[in-house]
Amino acid sequence: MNTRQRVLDVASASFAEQGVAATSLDDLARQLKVTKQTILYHFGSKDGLLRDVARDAALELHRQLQDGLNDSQPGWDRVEAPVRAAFALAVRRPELLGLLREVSRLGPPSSEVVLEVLQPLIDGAVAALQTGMDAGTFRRSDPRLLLVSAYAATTGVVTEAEVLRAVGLELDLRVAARLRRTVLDFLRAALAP
Amino acid sequence: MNTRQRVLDVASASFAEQGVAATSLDDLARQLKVTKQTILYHFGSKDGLLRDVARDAALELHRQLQDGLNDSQPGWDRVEAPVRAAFALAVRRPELLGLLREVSRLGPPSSEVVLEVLQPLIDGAVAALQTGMDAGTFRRSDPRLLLVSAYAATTGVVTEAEVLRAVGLELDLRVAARLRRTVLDFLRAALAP
DNA sequence: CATCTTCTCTACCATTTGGTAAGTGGCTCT
DNA sequence: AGAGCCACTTACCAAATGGTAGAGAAGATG
Repeated sequence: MNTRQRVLDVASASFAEQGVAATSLDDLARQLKVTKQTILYHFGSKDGLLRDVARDAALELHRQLQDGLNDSQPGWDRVEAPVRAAFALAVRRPELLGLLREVSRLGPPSSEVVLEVLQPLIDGAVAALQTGMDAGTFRRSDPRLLLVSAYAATTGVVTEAEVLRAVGLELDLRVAARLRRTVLDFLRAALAP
Repeated sequence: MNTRQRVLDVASASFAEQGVAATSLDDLARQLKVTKQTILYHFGSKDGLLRDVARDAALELHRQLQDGLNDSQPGWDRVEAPVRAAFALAVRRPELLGLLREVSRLGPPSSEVVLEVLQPLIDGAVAALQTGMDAGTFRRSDPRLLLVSAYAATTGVVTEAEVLRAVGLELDLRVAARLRRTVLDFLRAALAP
């Protein structure tokens, strides 16, 4: 496979699990069985690598959400679809949402590229919620707060493995499905007119 | 003030904001205007410092939650009180929940000491939810999933400053109060019989 | 007064870190 | 066949990292 893509994959996993600062280029190089300079050749610097990893992750989330939305009916399904998409992504690439959280914590400049990719989707979601509320399809509230809460609940439950362990659960397919239902119940209850 | 306590305070803030790996003992020493060896004298090693910081944070959260519970009435108030307590703590010490999240991501051994402190509270919460469901006070569902979702939503909204920014908000007292209401609305809707 | 403990310091050190410099082998294009 | 680019290498390096060794000052205790 493409060396560049292999680096992105391994770095993405390691950045998400160990954190960016705790991941050294030497570590990555060792895992990939290339030299550190190969990584630097492709990405220029560690920050450059992080930027590309972040963009990749944002693009994948964007694609997943967009696909979900494209297959959805207007109304409640437009809320359910992105949540289902996010959970599906969390199952397929467990590290991805954790990575986006890490990037968001680090703030600019790496978080900028994520926002660039996702901002239109965010704005669209806020607008859609507002429209639904104006039309009486959804109960009236602040769509921005609702969106943030939904995001926090969704990424939280699939990211916090240690917290799940504390209540005696482990994140497998079944638990993920039940968590998704819980989150969707939250949302349905909060949006029901 | 006590040097030991000053180290704990600064380390707690830095571990939460920069992450543990991105915080060097030299950084902390510089901020505190002591030498790195003074820190090592009090905590033995960086891991030792992290353990004590984690325990401190867990104890403070425990105290806050317990105080909230002590002042609460049976029934719905037992759900609302800890959420209010968590939000109050997030306002008073903004870094604390972020720190616990960081510790939870790092996993054992530092996460062990947090669990040791909070596990009884977690078990108590699950039991209380179960009792309420059995008594018909709450709608029936899996109390563990509910607890995890509530935790994820609560810590998420107060931790993800960057996400708030993406929808054009900033975490101040007013926004925190409205987020708290949103989260409580989620919970009320999910628990109403 | 002498001694012990507590706390902080100066002086080092081995390792790891991100990054630079300078090739090397292979492929394509002319 | 030779020129040039691409992907990757070996050889370094300065700075930062967590940690050790040991000493000095201050107060408590006999």
